[in-house]
This record gives sequence, structure tokens and C-alpha cells, in this order.
Amino acid sequence: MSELGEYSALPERGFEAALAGLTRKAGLTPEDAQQLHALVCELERYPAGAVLNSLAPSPRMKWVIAGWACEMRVLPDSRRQIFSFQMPGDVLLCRPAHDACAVVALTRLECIDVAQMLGPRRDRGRAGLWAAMTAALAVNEERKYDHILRLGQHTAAERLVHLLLELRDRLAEIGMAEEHSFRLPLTQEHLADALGLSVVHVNRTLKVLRTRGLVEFRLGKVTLLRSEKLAALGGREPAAAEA
Amino acid sequence: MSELGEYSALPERGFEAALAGLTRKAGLTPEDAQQLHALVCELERYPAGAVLNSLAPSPRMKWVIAGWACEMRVLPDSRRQIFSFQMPGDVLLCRPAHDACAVVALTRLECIDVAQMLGPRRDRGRAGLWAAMTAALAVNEERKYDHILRLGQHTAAERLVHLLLELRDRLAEIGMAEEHSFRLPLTQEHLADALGLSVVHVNRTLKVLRTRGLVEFRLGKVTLLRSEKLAALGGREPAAAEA
DNA sequence: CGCGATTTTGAGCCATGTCAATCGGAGTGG
DNA sequence: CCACTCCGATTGACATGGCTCAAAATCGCG
Repeated sequence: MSELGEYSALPERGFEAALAGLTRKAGLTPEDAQQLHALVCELERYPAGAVLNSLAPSPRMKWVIAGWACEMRVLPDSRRQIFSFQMPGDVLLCRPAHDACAVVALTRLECIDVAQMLGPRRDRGRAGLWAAMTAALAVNEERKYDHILRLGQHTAAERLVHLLLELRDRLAEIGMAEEHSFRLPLTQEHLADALGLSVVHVNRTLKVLRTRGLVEFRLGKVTLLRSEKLAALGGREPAAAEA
Repeated sequence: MSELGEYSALPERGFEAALAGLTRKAGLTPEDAQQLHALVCELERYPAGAVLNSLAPSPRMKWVIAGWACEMRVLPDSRRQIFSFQMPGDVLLCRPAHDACAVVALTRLECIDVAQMLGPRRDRGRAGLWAAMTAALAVNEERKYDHILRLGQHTAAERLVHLLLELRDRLAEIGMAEEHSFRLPLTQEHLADALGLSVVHVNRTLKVLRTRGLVEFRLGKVTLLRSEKLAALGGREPAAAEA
């Protein structure tokens, strides 16, 4: 499990991104932001590949500052399904390991355990933060509808494009995407596990998209071109003619 | 959209089932149950095919007493995806129509608008009910993980069996399933839309399962035989040899 | 008894999976 | 600096699950 690129070389930068993400999802007040900033010193760090599920029976909420994580489940025959990806600004719900899914760090991960921070003093002016975290969690749930749609109705190319567009938009919201490209610390195998495809087919599909001049994906960097065509392919606009 | 069988011929029967379901999910106190019973007079009724999404911008929570519903989304090219099924005892979240998904009644449906009932008087001893409804909603969310797994990793037969086993267990919890069979007011097309398969292939797969003596599905009644084999197929047990 | 909805079946095609080999880059030890 | 190794990306050959089109066969209902 190598890391395609370093995330959060600058902690402050990571915090800004995470803050932007949470604000977008939940409308933080400046005071909330202040309080969050004060908490950064209590950062939790995990190496790539770490499993974050709580050992205790009660779930824990963690606010991601830097790095990527995912929810996944592994079947006894080693098939794997990734349910969602989390990036800075997202909130993770870490439940006991035997639960619906495991939470795994995909890169080096920095986060704050929200329950730990807010739980004990929830009523002393931190209700706003709590609500924000909950709202962020709800956004995660919303995305599951898109994911089910991808898996149930989309073709391989559509799934790939649809997911990449989602990730681009989310990264753009936290200022981690450029106009036409963004860094993606995922392996083609991760994409395959998320999209219900084989690695080989993900690769072939990427090749097709590359050939059509729509998507570049090399060295952890994704470039998306011809947004209109892509949007059509990803099912965001009424379908259009072929490229 | 014809109805395969009448649900809730006996309102009281429906209420008992719904109560059992909610209790299972949220641990109601006897007082809570009493309060719920008092609310039954304010029942909402919808015909099969009705769309329940709220017109108002705020979401509404509805407790299903009798009948089936589903969350679904229709793509511009008429592909359809069903995200979840709801039966008595489940709680529906009806959001504005342009949202992530539509909520559609699959049979005649009877339910109680929880927000309407509990919202205004939430703090007067009804907090328990509110919590129960929220807990029930969370159970719905949990099931989405299984659904994603089905769509992403399972073969047609596995998806079908896995879904039928889920529905059987849920019906059993509310006393609406017999030892080896239960009534299922769904069309093969509904199953197809939920499982990301074509109707034709659902039909063929059912035929295979029928031939193997595992599943009968006729006239809205499902019969499941040889549970061990089924469980293995549905991925509930470590895999076993062929039937 | 006829109609619309659903279920079944057949034939043929295409998307996607599997198996297996190669390639390329990054890190490691000598 | 080179040989080695590992992981991930690519590619080819081939198998097959699931889709489409189209037509019967059934069922529920008026």
C-alpha cells in the first residue's frame, strides 16, 4: 500500500481545506471555526492502511483534516467493496469492526475525534459544531444514492466518469482541485473495488477514455477534459452524441 | 401498476406488525406504543403508484403502517434504480422531489406523518417516539451497505437470493412471513430495477433457482427452500459446494 | 372472451471477467 | 551505479454473464 503522493505536507493547509469542506456542508459560524482550530493540537494520525474502527461498542465520529479514507467491506472470498471515499472536511463514522463496514485510511490520515472533543462538553456552546458534524455525515449518506445508481445502472465508462466528476467537485470545494486536474491518491484497484469492476476492466476503460481525449490518469494525477462530453457520459446532463 | 395482493385488509393487524417492526429497531416503551396507537386515527392513505415526496422544502418523516414503498430514481433515458424497499414498521424520509430520490408507494400504503405528529409537541413526553423513528431511519441507512454490496460484488443469482433473504427476515420480524414463504407484492421488474439487472435476466435467474429447488416465486408469493444452500449463495455463510 | 400487464423463452451480441504475461517505476542492498 | 524485487499499470487471448430484441404464453380483470 504505497502512497501516491504526500498529503498534508503543511498542516495548516490541510486545516484550511477541511474547514472549507465542513463550512460548505454545514454553514459554520466564525466561532465554530475558532473552536475547531483550537482542537487541531489534539490531532490523531494514522498510517496508510490503518483500520479505524472503534474497539468500543459505541461509534466514534472523526473529522478528517488531511488524507483520504474509505468505508469498505471484504467478503470471505476476498472480493472487496468500497462504499465511500472520505477526504479533508468529511466526517467518518467509525463503528465496531464486526459492523456493516470497516473504515480504512487510504493515505496517511490526520483527523480529530469529534465525539471525544465535543461529547463531554457538548452543551457548553459546542452544539453548533456537533450539528455541523452531523450535517457532514448526512452529506456522506446522500452520496450513497449516487453510488448505488452508478453500480446499478451505469456502464463501466459511465461509472468511472461519474465517480471522477464527483471526486473533482468535492476536491474543488475544498480548494484541492485545479481547473482541469486534481491529485487522486487511489490505485486502479481502489477504483475497481468501489465501482464493482475488475482492475483489468478499469484499466481498459481508462484507456478508452484517454484515447478519446477525455481523461488522463497517471502518477496519481487525474486530468479531465471536454467537460461537456464528460458530463453527458457521467449522466449529469441529458445524453449527447458520441465523441 | 397492479397490486399483487391486498395489504392491510385489517388495519389493526397492520398496526401490530408495524409496531413489532419499530420495537425491534428501536426498543419502544409501552407508553410509546400507547401514544402511537392513539395516532392511528390520523392515518394517511396513498394508492399504489403514488409519489410521496414533500412539496415543501423540508423533509417529512412517515411511519409505514401497512403496504410497501420504495425509494427510487429515474434517469432521463428511463433507466430506473430502486434504492430501498419499505414495509410496515419502517420509516420513510420524504424529501423534495428534485432531491436524491423519489419515494413511491408500491401498493396501497397507510402511514403516519411523524413530523406532523411529533414535531409540534416533541418535548412533551414524545422524545422517545422521535428517537425511535430516527433509529428506524438509521436501520434503513444500514441496509444501503448491503445493497451496494449486492450491486457491486454479487452475481445475478446471489443478488436475488440475498435480497429475498433480507426481505424474508424483515417480514419475519413483523410477523408477516411464514416458516418457508412470504407474500411479496413486487413485480420481477421491481426486482430488476432494484438489483441492476434486466427483467429478462431476473426471470431467467429465478428459473434457475426454481429448477435447483431453491426458490419459488409465483403470484406474489415467495417460497425459500434449503436455507443452508440459500444462505451460502446469498453470502451469509462461508461459501459451500454446488447444489 | 378480450385486453393490458407480466412472465417466459429463444437467438444472438456485447460488455465485462479471468488468466497470464509483460512492462515500468520506486526502493533496497551490495 | 547495478541487480533485484515488488507493486501497480498494461495488454492479449479467451470465456461467459447478462443484455437486447422479439415473440409466446399466462394471468388478472372487466
